[in-house]
Amino acid sequence: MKKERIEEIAEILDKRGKMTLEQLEDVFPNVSQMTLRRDLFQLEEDGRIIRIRGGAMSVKEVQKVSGEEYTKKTTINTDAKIIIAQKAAGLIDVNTCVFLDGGTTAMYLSKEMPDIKCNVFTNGIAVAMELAQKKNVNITIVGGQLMRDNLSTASPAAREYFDRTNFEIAIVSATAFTPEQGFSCNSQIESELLKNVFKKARHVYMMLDSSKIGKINPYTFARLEDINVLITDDHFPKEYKELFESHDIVVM
Amino acid sequence: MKKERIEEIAEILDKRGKMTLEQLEDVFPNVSQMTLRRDLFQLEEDGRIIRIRGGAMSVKEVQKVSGEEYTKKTTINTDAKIIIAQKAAGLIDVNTCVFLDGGTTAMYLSKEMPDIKCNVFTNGIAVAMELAQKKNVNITIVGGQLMRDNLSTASPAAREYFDRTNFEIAIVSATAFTPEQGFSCNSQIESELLKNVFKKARHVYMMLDSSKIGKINPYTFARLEDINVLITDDHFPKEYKELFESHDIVVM
DNA sequence: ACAAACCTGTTAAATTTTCACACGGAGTGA
DNA sequence: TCACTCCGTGTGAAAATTTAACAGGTTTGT
Repeated sequence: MKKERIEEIAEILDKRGKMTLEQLEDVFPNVSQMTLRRDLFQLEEDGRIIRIRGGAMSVKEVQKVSGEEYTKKTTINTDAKIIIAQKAAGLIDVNTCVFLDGGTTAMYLSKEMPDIKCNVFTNGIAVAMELAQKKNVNITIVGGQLMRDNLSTASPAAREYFDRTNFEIAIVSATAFTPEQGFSCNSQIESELLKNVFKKARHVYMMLDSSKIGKINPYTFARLEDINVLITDDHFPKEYKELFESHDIVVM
Repeated sequence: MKKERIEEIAEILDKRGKMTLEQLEDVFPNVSQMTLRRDLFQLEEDGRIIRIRGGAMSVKEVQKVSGEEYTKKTTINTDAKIIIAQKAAGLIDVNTCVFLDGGTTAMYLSKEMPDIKCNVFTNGIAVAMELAQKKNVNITIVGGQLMRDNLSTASPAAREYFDRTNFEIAIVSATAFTPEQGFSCNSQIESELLKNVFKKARHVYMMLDSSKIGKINPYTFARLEDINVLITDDHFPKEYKELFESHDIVVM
């Protein structure tokens, strides 16, 4: 029925933020493109979404203060992130204790995450807010100074905080990777924080979409020997896969 | 010059909300459509606008539309809260160190707050996100477990955190007040947190809209002798004003 | 049962966007 | 000064998307 379909479209859009008509056609294979178009038109009239060339985006997405989320040029990159997020979401079990960083990939992960009873620690307030919608997830925020650009916190005090805390798994993402420099990011305090997280985490899962390969950022926070699992997309180069596996890292 | 033109486009778009390429061509007759297109593309990358079919719209426009919707929910007491928030905002000076709680009144306060160089500590992530829009405010989040209902954090660990921190002023709000029970709230951990804040704060400002008077909540976190200033609305009863002033509290 | 209103799919036309290439000026180093 | 590159710009055709119009089917109300 029309009404339910429209409602579902709105929900998906709120979740993913942005979708192309092609993607929507994949979700609704039994209706024509024109019908979906008309649905989007109506949702736009209701003020719930904004139609953009090729698809639509959720109004809520625009509200996000972060200012980054909705400016993704290519849908390719966000698709990769969603795929990675979905893979990572499947790794979270009931009653596990997880650390999540505050990056955009973690943001997608928190959207895709199942609403199960578990403990999540994070330094990203956008991630925390997203997770707050899940009823069963117990959220703890690592305090500290707020960085305006990525809405995550970091502070020396967090270190002491971690002394009393253990994680089953830490799921983090890097903004750059080379075999020589390892995984790196743009913020020194964030890199320090992540190093402390790794000390207390039983398993470290790294999310890395293939576009990050070969790039270098100022602050290295992990090397190959520090991580246990690499979660990536389908375009991950074979030679890198072999490199990771030769370091006993599971690539998925 | 390119930069100035882009800036001007952004300004016009912020003003008008939405414009077509045709309209933009009228404003900038001496450049080609393609150039304007490229300008819009860059503005989109910067997250300042959203390109829609035929033109572009300002991000602020979207935020405005949905922002009004957000505040529509509670209309009765919001007027009082905004008045209180404006009074409180005027009390924050350059270079002061302030603690803000995570309540809705603090939310309004953070919206009304001037964008001046100062330090704000808070346990509310919604408050932190709102403040993140101010460029000059240095924000620190008190970590801890996230309470889903009011999006604020609290934890025993916060206490140690406060040991190293001093506040010029603490601006907090209560959800209930009686002369006998003092100021009370609904969360035990939050009440503990606030008690610790009061220990380290030089001045305590209490925001209390008049509808809260005579109500009692489970956890008392402050009494009359604990606060220095009371910020309230115009409907505050005279006898209560006298009561507060007899305890050397400034009522404003 | 009939008409009206509504929802949907299909096509072609209209519009917009993207892409690729070329031009000219500003700055740089030999 | 002479190449040389980089950056911003303009042009036109190609690609993609949106719109519009029509027709068939379903539901709804009388």
